[in-house]
Amino acid sequence: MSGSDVCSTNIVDQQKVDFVAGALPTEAENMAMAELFKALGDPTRLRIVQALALEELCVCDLTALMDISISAISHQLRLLRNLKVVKFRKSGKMAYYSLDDDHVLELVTLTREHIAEQ
Amino acid sequence: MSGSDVCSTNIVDQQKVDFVAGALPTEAENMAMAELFKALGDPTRLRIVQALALEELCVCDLTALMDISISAISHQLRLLRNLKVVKFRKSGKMAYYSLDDDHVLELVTLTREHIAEQ
DNA sequence: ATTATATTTGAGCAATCGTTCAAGTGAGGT
DNA sequence: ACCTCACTTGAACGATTGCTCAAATATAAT
Repeated sequence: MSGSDVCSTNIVDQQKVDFVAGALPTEAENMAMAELFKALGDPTRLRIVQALALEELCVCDLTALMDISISAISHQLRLLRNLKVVKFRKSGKMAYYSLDDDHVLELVTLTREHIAEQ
Repeated sequence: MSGSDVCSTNIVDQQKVDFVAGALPTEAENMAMAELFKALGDPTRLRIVQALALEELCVCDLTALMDISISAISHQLRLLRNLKVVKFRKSGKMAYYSLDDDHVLELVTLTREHIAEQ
């Protein structure tokens, strides 16, 4: 009917398609992977992650490193907490955040190297 | 005036903040890194990348592996092309896509392992 | 108790995203 | 020349995102 139908006529190489379909992660795995990448795919969150990889910091100090409100930082910290990228401890009125996941640091380091050499 | 002012009173640990500020990537680097993570942070694109890491595929075969229209795949391929994650060659009417960047495969593999062991 | 400080939360809003639809391009086949 | 096929493109759409603002919570100090 229109140009946007599913390509119904032919799969060009069924063998390749079957092989790839079998090797790809499950839908659930794929979603979980994408969710982690998406978390790192925002400049603010990426900066937070890299800062916390270097030092444990309270929300206030973290805010001093960025150009947005405390509230915005706090919202992003919650998201990163939910994904277990970041953890925190409470001490009096303050909350001290740090990285909870070394694999994430590996990802970030690898990407930084990759970007640098491009 | 309200609770959402910049935390003006005090940076809790100026030394830490200075150290981290110096070690963090530049704004441009950070943006470039986030852009790559964001590209991988969508389930459709992540699946495309993983498929093309396994086999060179035409758009039609790629579409057979997903649940969306040819048009949607094509839009996402353009984005991945612009980021040099993916490359393509033309052969007659067909376009054969493949991965253009082994670092990206490293990232994806690492993340898949990480998700699997959680 | 009252006040101040550090952080969290919810609502609201503009901007961005991912998709579909419809039209366009360009190479082959008849 | 015409049509078909594989793909690309632009417009439009609802959905999601990331921020600010204002209010809430919770701990500590007076």
